[in-house]
Amino acid sequence: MGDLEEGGVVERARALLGRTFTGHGVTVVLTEVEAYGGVEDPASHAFTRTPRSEIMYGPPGRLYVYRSYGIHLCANVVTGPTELAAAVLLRAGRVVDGLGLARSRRGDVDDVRLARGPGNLAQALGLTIADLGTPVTTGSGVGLGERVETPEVVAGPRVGVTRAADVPWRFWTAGDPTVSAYRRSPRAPRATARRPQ
DNA sequence: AACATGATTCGCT
DNA sequence: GCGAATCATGTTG
Repeated sequence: MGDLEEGGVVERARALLGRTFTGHGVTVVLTEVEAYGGVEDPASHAFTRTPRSEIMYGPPGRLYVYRSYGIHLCANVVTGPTELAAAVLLRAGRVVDGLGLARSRRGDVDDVRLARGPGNLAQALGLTIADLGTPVTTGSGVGLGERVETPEVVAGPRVGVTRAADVPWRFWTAGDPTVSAYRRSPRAPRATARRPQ
């Protein structure tokens, strides 16, 4: 993948780690995100323009919520610029407020798993498709908060993507137990050979 | 109108 | 760690 405009998305993604995100009474500190480079990134939903991803072509700072595998919801923050349609997928967080509410939404799981994985995070935050398009800046009950930590950031390939499978645009807080496990897409081409000879 | 495919998750070996 | 479930969305006919 190139190293041009998408630098904005990558920086935005890294800067989200350690910030809080609140959804309907539950607040997490973000511990894992992924950058998606829009029309220039084959792994991005915005690579091919469809009704589902239309929101990504709009102004930055709004929420892109989509249904995954027909069941789960995943949440992104649109970063723009509008011609690029880039976004950051929120993959995991550590619940720091509304713990009881998060537990009731997620059922009987260990606390570190309350918001581990994008589907679980969306569920813990009580997100629905109705949150699609919500600006993450306004205090509407859903959105970003302050940066409360400055974590050590680790980068690696994105989870579950088949195209651009080796682009290291997944970012997470080093050593944090709330980060989801890495899983490469079975359909992705084999990783480039590690060992010379 | 039918088919293929996941930016996943949970349960079992 | 691995594999199947499950259905909305996108793609093809």
